[in-house]
Amino acid sequence: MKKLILIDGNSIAYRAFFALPLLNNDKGIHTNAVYGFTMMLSKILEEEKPTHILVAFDAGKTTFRHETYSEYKGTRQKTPPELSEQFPLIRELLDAFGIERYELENYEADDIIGTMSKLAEEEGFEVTVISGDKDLTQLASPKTTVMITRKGITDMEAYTPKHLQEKYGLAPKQIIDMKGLMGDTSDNIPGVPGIGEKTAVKLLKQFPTVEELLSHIDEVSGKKLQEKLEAYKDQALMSKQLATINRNIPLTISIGQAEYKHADMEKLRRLYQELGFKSMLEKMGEDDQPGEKAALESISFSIAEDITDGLFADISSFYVEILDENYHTGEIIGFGLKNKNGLFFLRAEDALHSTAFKQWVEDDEKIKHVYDAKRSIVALRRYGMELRGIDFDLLLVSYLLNPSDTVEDFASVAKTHGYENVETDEAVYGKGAKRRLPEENVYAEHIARKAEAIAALETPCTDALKENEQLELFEQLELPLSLILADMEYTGVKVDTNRLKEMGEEFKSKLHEIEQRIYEMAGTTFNINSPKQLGIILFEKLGLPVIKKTKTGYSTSADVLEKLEPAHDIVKEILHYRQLGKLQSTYIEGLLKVVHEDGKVHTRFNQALTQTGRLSSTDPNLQNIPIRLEEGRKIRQAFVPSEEGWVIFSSDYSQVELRVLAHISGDEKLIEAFQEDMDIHTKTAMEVFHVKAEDVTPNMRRQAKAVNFGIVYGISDYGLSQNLGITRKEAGEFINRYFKSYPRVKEYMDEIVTEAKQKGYVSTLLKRRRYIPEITSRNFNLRSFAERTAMNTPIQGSAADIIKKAMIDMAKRLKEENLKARMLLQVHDELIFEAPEEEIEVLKKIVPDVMVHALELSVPLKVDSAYGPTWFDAK
DNA sequence: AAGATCACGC
DNA sequence: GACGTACGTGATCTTC
Repeated sequence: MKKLILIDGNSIAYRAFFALPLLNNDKGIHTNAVYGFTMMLSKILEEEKPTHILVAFDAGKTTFRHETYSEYKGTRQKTPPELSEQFPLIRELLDAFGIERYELENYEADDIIGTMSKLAEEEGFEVTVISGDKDLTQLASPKTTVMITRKGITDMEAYTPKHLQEKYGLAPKQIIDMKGLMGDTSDNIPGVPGIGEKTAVKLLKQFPTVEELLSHIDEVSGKKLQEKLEAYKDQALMSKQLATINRNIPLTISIGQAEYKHADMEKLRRLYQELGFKSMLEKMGEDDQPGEKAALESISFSIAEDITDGLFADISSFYVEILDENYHTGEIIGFGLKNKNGLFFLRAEDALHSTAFKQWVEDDEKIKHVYDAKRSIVALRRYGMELRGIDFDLLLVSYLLNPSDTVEDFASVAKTHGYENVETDEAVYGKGAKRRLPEENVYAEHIARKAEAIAALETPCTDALKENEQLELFEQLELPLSLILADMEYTGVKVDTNRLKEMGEEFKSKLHEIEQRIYEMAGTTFNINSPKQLGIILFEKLGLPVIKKTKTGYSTSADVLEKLEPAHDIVKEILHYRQLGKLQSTYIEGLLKVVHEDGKVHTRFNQALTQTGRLSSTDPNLQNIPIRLEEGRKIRQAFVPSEEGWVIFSSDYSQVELRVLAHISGDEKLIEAFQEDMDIHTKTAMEVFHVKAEDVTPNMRRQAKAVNFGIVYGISDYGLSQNLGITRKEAGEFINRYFKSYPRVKEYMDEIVTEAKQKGYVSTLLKRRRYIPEITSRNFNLRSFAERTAMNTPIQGSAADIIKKAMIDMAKRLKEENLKARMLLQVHDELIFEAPEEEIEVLKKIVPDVMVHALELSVPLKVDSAYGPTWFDAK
């Protein structure tokens, strides 16, 4: 399919200029219009993948339209010099991109685009027109889509004939009739005075064109309107003529000349450098051809027909492919293997039945370099093999080098390290409903490429770790943790499904009762789960005051409903309905759905996702099981030991983040508070409100707690104000008083922001990094967010380091002490075990002991433990 | 299929 | 010249 993109150069340059702040490069040249143009181009090339592209510009000051009407565009302000000076740069940019540009004396860009699109349509092209000027929509047709910028530069609305019909009830051609009637102040087209968009559209629905309308003025309703039309007949016709794009101008360029030749990368790089477009330079590192993917270099690999000892070696890169996201159930597709003997693909059915393979897999002397150790270990264990000897994990290493690099798939991870010779999983297997296994030779090659990539990246990534002083973090923390997490996941947590079902029945009948009461109070039935429908009932039918709006309508969130509680009895019922509905759908039904045949849930801890170093948990998420409200907390009764006579044992850190803060800030008062094991919220209340311990009211403590909470999670004054239901100003004052109370904390906050600006990243106690590029942003909100991130990440991340270290020590200790107890879960500051009852006394000693001594800080760590027959009882 | 809204945990 | 406010997972509804 041939595809032509036609861009209205002047219009886009104007849009970009006014949409963006007046950016400067280091030489003081204004670059905002060029930057906007660049963003628009790279987005459009990527999304539309055109075969042909042309940017049209207006030429000179006067056009044929001025012959008709000398005041055409007469009210236009002169182009600001800050913009004019950027046009040569835009031309340079287009040349570097390999994009044809064109202008023609006496005509406007519109006419070039109109004529070009007509010719292209005749030659069977699909055409996309891009402009900031709605006039261009008159060119829309089944073959031509007109994209008009909505706000900014890259947000565009696509106008098709159908879309125009829906929006105005007009055909594309009638846009010019509309203009003829209503005029256009920006182009100084007069139209008919007193007729605006609404009247114009109404009239054109009755008579399709201006001409038709003018010959039937007597049939128009309204005497005044008739008079106006009569009086400005000629002006209407002339206006229409002015608004009409000339689609037959004498072009001196052919469509063939507009073929997209792809960018001259060197030229583009130099230009970006000159203009100071850092983000664009970064992006260029990622893909060589904007909008076009280069084909992969060919590789040579073989499918191992016989799995013999001869395939294996002492050091290999090894990739285990499982198509399903969930490796607890997904089938292994095959293996990629790269070593001194060559590059191989091993079929799953061959390898998994081979003793040579099993021996190699289980031999911890045979070094393996892998991607996602935990996934590989768990999957192989299900086939009766213990994967040993891993000393490099590309996924984990990439995550440590930069946690924002591992959000996507293998290919993107490889790419961030400069290795591009591997397809994305999506390209090979498809996504969503279309995800399936292609022919063997296709996936065999893909899997082999992954093994090759691991081999290619092992040395440079390890070097980078050393460079960052993170090798120890990887070797002593994340990699060993990965093996422990594999055990925890594989072990799973026993679920009492009968208890869950019982609770489900209870919730079901309660929900039904509440539902009936709500319908009765509302006077109608509706979907209570639909915020839209609920909004209509509450705010329109019952006339409750609107407190907050969302993008799409009324907000019905809990904090809004809580404010409405006194206004109507229905609100209380709705809140309760929401609460129970959540428990029912997420925790009862959701949990039952993911219970395996062994009666257990096997979560997956994502170890390479969060930007702070915390773990996350999916399928099911066992890190957000209810606890706050009694009704929900009962869900925990369904989590039980997997063996008769065992119990659930749980230990959690007390205020670990604030202790970390005391340690890294060195604030005397905070350190003292923890050394004396004071209630930290009460202490904060005493400091902030300048009162004695006995004079701290529950409300003061609550507010102090919210401030502590805010410090730990890096929320803004806005966030705190929402939390406490106070104004932003008041929240800001609280924060200031907090900083006055703990002056070293304030100093730490200032220093860490400065450090982040200097280095571009912040670090945790164990040298985990988080890069924060937005810290230098000129955008206030982005920068503020970045600053809070800089302040918060070392706190939360160090706390994550501590519990991870504790888990490693704990696993070792359990082994040393020959205990049967098993670690099951980690919930950020809490470790959960199952153990024989007779081990409880030992655990009560050693678990807190290990956790408290995971890392030595200048304040003591504190751990609380509990146990019982279910997770609920371990409180 | 993707986005928005809401709610749960830390 | 608007931005959008701790993070993460998941359910449901709605729109494309």
